[in-house]
Amino acid sequence: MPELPEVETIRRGLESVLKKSVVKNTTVFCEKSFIGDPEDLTGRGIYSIRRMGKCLLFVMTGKVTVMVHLRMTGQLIYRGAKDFAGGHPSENFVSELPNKQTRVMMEFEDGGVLYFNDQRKFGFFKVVPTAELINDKFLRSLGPEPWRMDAEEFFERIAKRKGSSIKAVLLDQKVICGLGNIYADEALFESGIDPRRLCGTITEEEAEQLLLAAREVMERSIEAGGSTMATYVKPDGSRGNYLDKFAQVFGREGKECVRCGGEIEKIRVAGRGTHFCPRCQK
DNA sequence: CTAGGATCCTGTCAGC
DNA sequence: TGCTGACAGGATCCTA
Repeated sequence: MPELPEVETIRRGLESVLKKSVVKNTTVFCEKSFIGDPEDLTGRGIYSIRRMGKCLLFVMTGKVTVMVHLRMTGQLIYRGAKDFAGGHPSENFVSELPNKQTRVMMEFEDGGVLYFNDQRKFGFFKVVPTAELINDKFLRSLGPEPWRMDAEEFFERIAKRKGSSIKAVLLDQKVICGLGNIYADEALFESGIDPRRLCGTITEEEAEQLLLAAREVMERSIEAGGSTMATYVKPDGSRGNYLDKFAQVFGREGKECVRCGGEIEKIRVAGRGTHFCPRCQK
């Protein structure tokens, strides 16, 4: 679930509360969720927190880095002098921790605690020697972020996948990294392109519009702070979802298109739920 | 090489 | 109420 804007929001949030924190103890509640030896982290301090695509990197002293991928349902929740939570929005943000969905718990010398919650167990923590990060298969395979390439390169990259739907290709992190199911739908709406269109039919001009739209929707989301806890629980205690304010098409099936007033439809493209306006997107 | 579908896992929700 | 199937903000593996 968390896509680039959410992961970047988490990166910024955790960096402000976690920088220089020294690990006291790491508890692994679910073996599948932690690759490597948790003992390797004890006594190490967090040097910096970086992001590549949707992957977070906790660069630690002692030449060790923790790779964190939240996949669909991962959340990182910090409780300490200042609290912070981000990732898949849920009650976990405000509930007692650890709980049934807590897979990893990192306790720090200063008393702060970082919880990794993940309902579906697709996400993971992975301990990697920092020097070996450049060899990581997943990180190496990542394509450029939308800001790191021009329209020409984007067009060439999608043109290579002429038989695939544009939606499928936007979700392929090897082609362009950072977009997930929400921002793919939003970017396609923004640029007026039907998600089912095969890449071979996308013109150079359309590719440029799409790239600009991808940047725009993600920038807008990062500026608003992703779908973080701050906006999730309103002051009156009610549940607010940032997505409701942000999304023009995602999750709006059956509702009016904000542009033409027509009806937003939900179909299946590339095996994923896909939201679009049949009148605005050609 | 490509493209599509199944798969990992738990929880929730719609429909009967 | 209880059951069943569909589906979920991701990515990989398998097949053709």
